Amino acid sequence: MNNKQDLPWDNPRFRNWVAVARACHVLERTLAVKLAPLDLKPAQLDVLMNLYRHPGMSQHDLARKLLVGRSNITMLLPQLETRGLLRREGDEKDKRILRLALTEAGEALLMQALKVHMALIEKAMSQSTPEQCDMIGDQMRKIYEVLKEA
Amino acid sequence: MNNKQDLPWDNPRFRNWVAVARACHVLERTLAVKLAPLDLKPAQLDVLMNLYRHPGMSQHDLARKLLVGRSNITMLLPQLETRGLLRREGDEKDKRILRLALTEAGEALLMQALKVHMALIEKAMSQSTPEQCDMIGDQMRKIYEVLKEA
DNA sequence: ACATAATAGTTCAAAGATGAACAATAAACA
DNA sequence: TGTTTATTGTTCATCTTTGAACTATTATGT
Repeated sequence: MNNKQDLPWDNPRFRNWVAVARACHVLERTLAVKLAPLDLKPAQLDVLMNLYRHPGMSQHDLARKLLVGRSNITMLLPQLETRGLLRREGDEKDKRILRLALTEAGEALLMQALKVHMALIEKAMSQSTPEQCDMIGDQMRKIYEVLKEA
Repeated sequence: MNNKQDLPWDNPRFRNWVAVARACHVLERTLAVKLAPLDLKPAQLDVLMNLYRHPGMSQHDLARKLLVGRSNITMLLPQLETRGLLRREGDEKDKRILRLALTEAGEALLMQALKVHMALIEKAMSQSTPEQCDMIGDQMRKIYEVLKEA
């Protein structure tokens, strides 16, 4: 059947992907700790980042961007809306859709959180040359494209 | 304050790390779908993989390997033990410790799950040359080392 | 126009993960 | 030895995430 030689751990692709997953996991955990003083969690930061870059997007679009279910967004937004970090207003043409946008407070908090996030990523990726870093990004974008429609 | 030019999205390290995180996320979700027929979840597969490679490890060691809390392990193991996939037996020298090991059934299911996992990773990383793949793994291991003690 | 699909968002119950507090055991040290 | 400190695993309350119904609204097709 399976002898030692075709076990996944002897496969470079497998071993290397495991390293990717571990790095992701530890960075996410570390980010959660560093964001705690801002009373913000990684998932909430993702929301703020996406709304900053795509103001006016719908909850459905946001869910797709974040790779989570729509119900997750429904549970996530009220926390941020109550804190005055974002606005939800109904689309006038399509009454099903809620358009999302950051408030000024939301944008201000985002900027603080981005400093934290940025510092962490700098620390993590400071060991890579710019060429290596770009290559990693390119490969990861390809992986995303390949798996997105699987 | 923050003009557009020093926003994170203009920083290659930031953009590229976001790609890493997205690739990880989508691969994890895809794996969950593909493992469903085996009635196994990614977290459970991680347990089986670690017990296969390190039989006799304690719950504490397993938690550290998986980057999760000990209580998480406590909640996770009974599901697998009830299904006869692993054994827990107390260490004779140190009565606090429970030593973990796969059963034959656990090993058999692991092999099936590894085929699924392996196929997915192959698909994802088939676009990278072996050199690129190894370089990615090397960088990610460095990131893990840097953040582990942060 | 009318019936049928599809879509956006919500609700709810169930499953997962987390961290603090706890019991049992072992280690350190006076 | 006896007391204090650490460690292992569990319990429990809480928070998050998920997916399946459900409502309201829009699109499609006859």
